[in-house]
Amino acid sequence: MVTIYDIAAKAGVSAMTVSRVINNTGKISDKTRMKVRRMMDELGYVPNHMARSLVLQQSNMLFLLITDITNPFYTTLARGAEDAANKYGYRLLFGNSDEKIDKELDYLDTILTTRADGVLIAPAGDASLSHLEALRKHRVPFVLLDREVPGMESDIVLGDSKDGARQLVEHLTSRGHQRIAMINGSRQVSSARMRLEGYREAMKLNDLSYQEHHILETTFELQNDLSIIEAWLDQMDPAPTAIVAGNNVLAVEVIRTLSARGLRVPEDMSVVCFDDLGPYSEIDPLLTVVAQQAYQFGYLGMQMLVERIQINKDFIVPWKKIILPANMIIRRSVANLNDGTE
Amino acid sequence: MVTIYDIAAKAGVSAMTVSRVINNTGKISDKTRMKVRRMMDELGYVPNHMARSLVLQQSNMLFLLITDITNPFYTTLARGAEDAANKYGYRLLFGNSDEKIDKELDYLDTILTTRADGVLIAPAGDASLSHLEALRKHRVPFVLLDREVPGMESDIVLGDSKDGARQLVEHLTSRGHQRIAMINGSRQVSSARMRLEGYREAMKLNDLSYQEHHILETTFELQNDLSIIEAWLDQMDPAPTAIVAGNNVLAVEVIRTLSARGLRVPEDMSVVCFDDLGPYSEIDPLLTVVAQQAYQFGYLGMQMLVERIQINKDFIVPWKKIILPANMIIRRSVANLNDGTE
DNA sequence: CTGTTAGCGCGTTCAA
DNA sequence: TTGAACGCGCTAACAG
Repeated sequence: MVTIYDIAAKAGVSAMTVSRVINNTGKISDKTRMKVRRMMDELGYVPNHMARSLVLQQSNMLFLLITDITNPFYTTLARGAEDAANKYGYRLLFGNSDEKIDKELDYLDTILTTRADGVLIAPAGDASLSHLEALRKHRVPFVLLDREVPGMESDIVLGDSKDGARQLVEHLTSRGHQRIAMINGSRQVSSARMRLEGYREAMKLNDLSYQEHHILETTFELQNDLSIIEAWLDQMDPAPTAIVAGNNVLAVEVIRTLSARGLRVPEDMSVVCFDDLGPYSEIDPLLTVVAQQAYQFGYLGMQMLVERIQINKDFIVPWKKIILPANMIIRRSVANLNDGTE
Repeated sequence: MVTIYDIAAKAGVSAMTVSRVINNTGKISDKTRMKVRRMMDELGYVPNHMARSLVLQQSNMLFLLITDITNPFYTTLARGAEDAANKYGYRLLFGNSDEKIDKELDYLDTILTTRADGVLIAPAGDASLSHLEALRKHRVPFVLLDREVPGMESDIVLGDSKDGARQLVEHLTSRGHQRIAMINGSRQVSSARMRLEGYREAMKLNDLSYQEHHILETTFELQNDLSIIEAWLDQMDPAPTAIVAGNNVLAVEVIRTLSARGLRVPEDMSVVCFDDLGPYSEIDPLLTVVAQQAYQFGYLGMQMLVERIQINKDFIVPWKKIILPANMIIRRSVANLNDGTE
């Protein structure tokens, strides 16, 4: 491995001079600067980030931890975070917790041991609290994305889940639906809780009865086993005319289950959900959704993170909370029951 | 920051003993081990990965560099790579080059300076050669994914692009199509070249004329500006009856352009492409595609990488090349011109 | 079973 | 404008 000492030797200067050339610090004569630069090129020198971070006590690297790298919501969010990070001159690394608290812990370990300067994190669930406490304890600035964690205050970017649920339910009722079921993520995840609450309130507001057996609590991640959904559908009698899905993955699973039974959307069942399906939803668009501003989640979150990092540590600044509105995109997955169209 | 010296002091042992406890090396009495462990917990010790890597000269971290984090092909690939990396006890970090050689260079810098133990990389294009040469020069093992780079031999996982193109063209001809156009990625990207060649050969094999103006070379990444596609469509007279897209992103762009003109798929134009659209393609599936085994790309690539890393450096092992077959999934985006169904 | 010494590659501090 | 000494946190090698 080529070190600054190798360069120093070849250039006939001290290692310190080389260091100064690399970092553009101090005063260096143009002549020695040139000489050092040439030697660096010749030897193919690459700075050792570890040695550097070790003495500087900072890594200049930020970390983004998402829960599902195959979900377009998170990948779009990642692009936003990336753009913002680059804009501020930080490197960004990604991790994928797969909605699993254990994998999240592994990444947390990576984050802590590599001394990332800051973290943007979509927590796997309420159990992430201990992870966040570890970050706080070690003074690693972080910004929460998409999900709150009870017991932990911090900067955060949230979607307006309640209002989103309201929009979905009202769209359904406006088209004549009354028996509206909901499939949702785990109640260990704040966004799932808020969406359920929004659904509940909207049902009440529309004088529709909230029925326990119309609710299925499962998880936001893709499952291979659809039997839980099947059992849930079976026990609803009479069957609902519409289903609200807590996110895009669940909507896809529901539709797959339905179509395995020969049921079609929207003819036999209407389905709506949170989050769009990515760029690919634009062709032959089926699903009516409440789309969140995924890119903004990442971009604004990263901005908050960088601000937080650059604040003087001793200076107390209150936590910021950004709530991004969700926008309904009406497509063809909802039947109009009002005019006999089915 | 808590160091092993702090723990050593509190526990009344030497730093070396603490180090041994942390790494489970050497023989330690249960009593001191317990004592050290307790102190570590009490003080909230977190190992400093940088200091560790600095002396060990290895980071135990692997890197996956993809070109489009919003493309389901790459995110599924990422899941495969991640699973394999974890299986072998490595941490995996992700980067997204966005098909841009400059961003790739930035990540390469990160990889080099952080001393990643190995890299899985989907190169942005032929210009990535210098980046790969840098990796080779610094003895960072790498495995290429999805794309070859002329002038650089290495382990690699490829899709059978030529055969994929053949399958698509033959599917179209079997349904009576003769004027088949192709929109493709940059010829700076090997997979685009291979797909074009496969298309060309398949056209010839089916006695169809290869027409220069039926080919549009653009890029695999999502563009906001669709005017290039519009201009291309305009200058084809007579219009083709089918379009082969070099990847999923291009297919989506073509379909968006078509539908902006009121043209429908497959009634007015048939469209097929490489790569599936992710889990979300399973609902209301439109596009007929040649699906690549994305997960396997990542999983097998990672296996090769780990093997390469663990090989004794002095021992010469020939490069391995895995070619994964592509499988056609027939859906509804191709009109059957044979029986007047149009 | 445990401790001492030395050094990984770099930047800060002070001196020249 | 340049250099020498020191230390960041950790572990390999050796000594006991």
